[in-house]
Amino acid sequence: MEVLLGLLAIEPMSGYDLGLNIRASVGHFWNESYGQIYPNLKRLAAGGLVTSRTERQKHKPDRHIYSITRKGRERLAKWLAIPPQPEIPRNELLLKLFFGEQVPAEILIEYVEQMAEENRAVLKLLERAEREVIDKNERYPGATYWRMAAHFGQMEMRAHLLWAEETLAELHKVAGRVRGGSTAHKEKRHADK
Amino acid sequence: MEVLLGLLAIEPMSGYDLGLNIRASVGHFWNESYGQIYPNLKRLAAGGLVTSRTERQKHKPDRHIYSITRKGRERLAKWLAIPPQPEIPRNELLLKLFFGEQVPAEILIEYVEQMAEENRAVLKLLERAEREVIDKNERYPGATYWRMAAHFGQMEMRAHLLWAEETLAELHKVAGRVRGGSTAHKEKRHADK
DNA sequence: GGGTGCATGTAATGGGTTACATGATTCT
DNA sequence: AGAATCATGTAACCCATTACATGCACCC
Repeated sequence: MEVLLGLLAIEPMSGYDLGLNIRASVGHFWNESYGQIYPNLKRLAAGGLVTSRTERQKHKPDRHIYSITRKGRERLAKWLAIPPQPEIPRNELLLKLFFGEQVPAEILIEYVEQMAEENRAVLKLLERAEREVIDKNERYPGATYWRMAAHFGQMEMRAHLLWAEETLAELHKVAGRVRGGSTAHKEKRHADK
Repeated sequence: MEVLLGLLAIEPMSGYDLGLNIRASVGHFWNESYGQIYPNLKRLAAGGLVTSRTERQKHKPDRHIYSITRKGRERLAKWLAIPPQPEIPRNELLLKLFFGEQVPAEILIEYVEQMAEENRAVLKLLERAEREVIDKNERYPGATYWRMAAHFGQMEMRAHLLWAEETLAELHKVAGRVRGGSTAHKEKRHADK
């Protein structure tokens, strides 16, 4: 809801563009689907927080360009002044790892490697995003804040990658132990292979 | 849903206990409210994945102790074998920071400091949790995995704290610039102290 | 001819939190 | 006296994703 106001405060655009922009700019820490964007824009318009004008296009559907109003900016400022409440994240990988003893270590290794790969990709994106902001947009005052947000993601990704390395080493030890016989407290007599 | 199975696979307990255990063990990366736990336990029981026995208590409401069944363990294993899909986190702090130019830097500083404080507290909890697992529970095979999950949180918290330091320094610069007049991108004539 | 991109929207469905209701006990 | 803890559960509500529907244009 407020993402829409925030982005429209930077420049007017259509619902479709908002979707693209969300994915490209704040996508690493905030998502909003079209099933939410369009109804919310209607609600915002009904409340007088945004206005819309229709732009006709040849051979393409009309675009509805939304602009933020003074009232909308006030609402945005009010929302920004509310201290953010800490999120309660949900990390399925960690949950599965937590129950890891129920499952062969090999598949956990796969999960962690998969995660590391994704993290490396995101890290690259964030680094590229930062460079682009610096190159093209340093004059825009918001750029400072965009960099801060991007940096957050970068540091998190690097921390995850470190963790992944450490964890993979441990998981390989566990996997080796099972394969090599001599199990924990009791015998379990390997049946693998 | 599956957290319940996972925890019941470790030991039988009541819905109430499940709530406490979730908060204490996986709470840093997974939450489940009672409004969800109780109905889900019913569903699990209806599906034959858990069984319940009632334990009467004097002067206290009855406790319904749930145990996982063989079928439940199979379901759990099946779920664990599904690769976790990367979560799309929502970070309100970052979103507000992203729109930071709309708002005096002082309040952003407050937000980041607040976050850092919470992170330090969580970090301490996680470190204590790890020590306790090592001390008391090292013989339990699940302990290895619990440590891995706790470590993840620790490394993330440390990364956040580093970021907070860096970001606070930058925010103080911005705040100083505004207070000291001379707005734009050019000279910045320190006003701090 | 079939997929992808532009561009809008609605409806079904699911997931989850919050608030409510009950009732005894123990702590402050 | 009042709050908190134990212990269960239901109902209202909110939020969000997914799937569906439309329709033209462009590319392979």
